[in-house]
Order: sequence, then C-alpha cells, then structure tokens
Amino acid sequence: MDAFFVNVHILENPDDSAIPLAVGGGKLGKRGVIASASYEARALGIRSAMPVHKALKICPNLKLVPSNRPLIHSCSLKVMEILSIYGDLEKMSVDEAFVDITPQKNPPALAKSILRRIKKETKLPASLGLATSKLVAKIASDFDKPEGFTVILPDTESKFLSPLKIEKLYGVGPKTANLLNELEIETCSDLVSIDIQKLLPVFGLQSVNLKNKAKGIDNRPVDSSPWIPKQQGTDTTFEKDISDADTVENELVKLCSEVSDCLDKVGRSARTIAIKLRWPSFETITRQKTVSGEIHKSKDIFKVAKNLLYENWEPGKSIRLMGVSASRLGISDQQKLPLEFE
DNA sequence: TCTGGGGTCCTAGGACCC
DNA sequence: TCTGGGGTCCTAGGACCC
Repeated sequence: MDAFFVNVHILENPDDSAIPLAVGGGKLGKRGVIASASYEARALGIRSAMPVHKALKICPNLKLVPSNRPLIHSCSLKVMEILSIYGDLEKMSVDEAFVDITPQKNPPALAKSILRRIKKETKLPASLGLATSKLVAKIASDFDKPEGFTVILPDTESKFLSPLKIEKLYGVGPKTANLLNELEIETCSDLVSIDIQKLLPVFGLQSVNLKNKAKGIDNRPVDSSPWIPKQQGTDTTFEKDISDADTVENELVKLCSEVSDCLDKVGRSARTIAIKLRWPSFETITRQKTVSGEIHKSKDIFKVAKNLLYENWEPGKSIRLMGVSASRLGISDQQKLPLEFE
C-alpha cells in the first residue's frame, strides 16, 4: 500500500489530502518518529523513521496526525482478504503481502485487475510488482510508487536490477551497503561482475547469496502457512527519562502484563524472559534469563524481569526505554491437548 | 532539546557433556 | 608435561525489515 497510514487518515479527513502530512509522534511528541509521510511531505525530504523534531525543522508547516489504529487494521484486513482470493498469500506486514499467482492464466492482466479492485473496494492507493520471485516482485512494486504497476518478465530480472542501487536489495541495509561501497560496488551490476574472491574476506558465506540477489536469483516460495510467533515483547520509550525505583518497577509491571496478555492471546508460554534497557546516551543493553519451566503469567514474568532489572540497574540511574520480551515459546498448558497414547 | 515499536535472523563466545 | 572434536544450550549484540 502507498503511504498507508497517511492515506487511511485521509479516508476520514479528505481535507488533508495533497498537503505535507505525516502520521507519527504519538504520545512522545517530539521524541517520536514519523511512521508514514504523504508524497507531498516526501517531496520535501520527510521520511518514515525520521525523528519528529527533525521533520518539523525541515518542514515547519508539516501537519502531524496520530495513527488511527482500528481503521488501519480494518483496511489492512480488507486488502488481505481481496488478495487471498487470487492465490496463496504471505502477509509481510500490515500493508504488504506476496501473492502467488503462478497457476493463473495471463498473470499481467490478472495483476492489473487485482490492483484496480483494491482501489475500488478500499479507496486506497496501492502499488504492485509482478515477477518470477519475491525478491524481484518486491523491488518492482516499489519501482513506480505511488500507484505503480511494474511487470518484470521472465529472464529480464537481471537486466531490470542492473542499474539499481544495491540498497534496493532485500537484506542490504546501510551497513552492508557501506561495506559494498568500499569495494566500489554501487549498483547491482557492479555486484554481479565483481570477483567473488573480493567479497569473501568481508562477507564470508553470505557472498554467494549477495551475488545471487543482485542477479535476481531467489528461490524462496510464497509461504502462506499461519504465522507462529517466536518471540513476543513490548517496549516503551518514556516521555521523560525515569529513574526512581517505584516508577521503574511500576512500568516494569505494566510491560510484563502486556507481554503476558500477548502470550495468552496466542496461547503460548515462554522459557526465556528478556529485558531491554536504553540509557539516555542511547546505549542499549538486553539481558535474558532462561527458566526451567514454561511461564506466561504476568506475576511469573515480573519475577524474572525484576531480577534482571536489579542486576543491571540501580535506582537513580536514568532510563530512556525499557522493554520486556518472552521467547522460546511453547504451547501453553491450557491449550495443550491430551496426548492420545497417555 | 536527535534517534518508535513490532519483529526475524545471524554470529560469536562460554558452559557443559561425552 | 600444555590443552581434540563433536554436540547442545544459553547469552548478548547487531543488522535488517516494515
């Protein structure tokens, strides 16, 4: 979906269309970041994940609105429902998914009609990429935003990717891009033609993978199996740093109960509890503890989390962010079915 | 008064076992 | 009289994605 949060807002507030607009900030105000920016705002340099204070410095007349979670969720559901009609669906996030339309006749025509249908039924703009792999389809969908429609025919993948910056490749972020740039690799075609021997010392086993991506080789199937969480957690950046024991413990209780609720919702329990602490310097540590049994109750999670907290923090020391998460998840007791051979 | 929150995957090292 | 090699489990940090 194109500028999804922004366009969901505009559904209810049509007067806000065609202006520099961003969703973000929330309770944190200037401590928050931009979640989604309108194309008018993007034209001025506003990007998602940009700190709000910075966005306002660049564009003082930027209109900031909070996200409308329930509406975002229901719009997302509607889009996913439409997509799932056409083939196996792999949901990537609230506003992005892969659909496998391999078995269908005339994929380009079908893809075009899917895009039209989304627009007609949700009134929301979307972009679509059609290709022989997820890697290329994803890049194609971003190629001509907003309301883009890009078809990459079989055997033209490499040609399509050649001139593109390596950052476009899924899994190549700022750090990897920098390392590649140091080897004078800027585009996918640079990456395809470089001697693998030059990559190996820097990227090791990932080298082959990296080269394959640049060629457009990606054999991952569309995975429509239901999502099973491996970890459930939550964290909060405080409006103001906190430092006294009562406040910190209270916040920890809240986090633990949220995690407990999440676990109960998915019917899981955890063997490992982790806490995350971010100091005002932005230095962030995580500390985890694996317990012998499986736990999911707020009280039990808190017991572990509290120990971890006091092993790593003394009252008076300021905390910017605190988080709790549960991992090594198993099916929780209540949900366990009796074993037939018992 | 820089820098959210939800995740996944990978690496590296240590403890421990045989 | 220097310390192998296979494995599992666990911890911490980091890169990356949306």
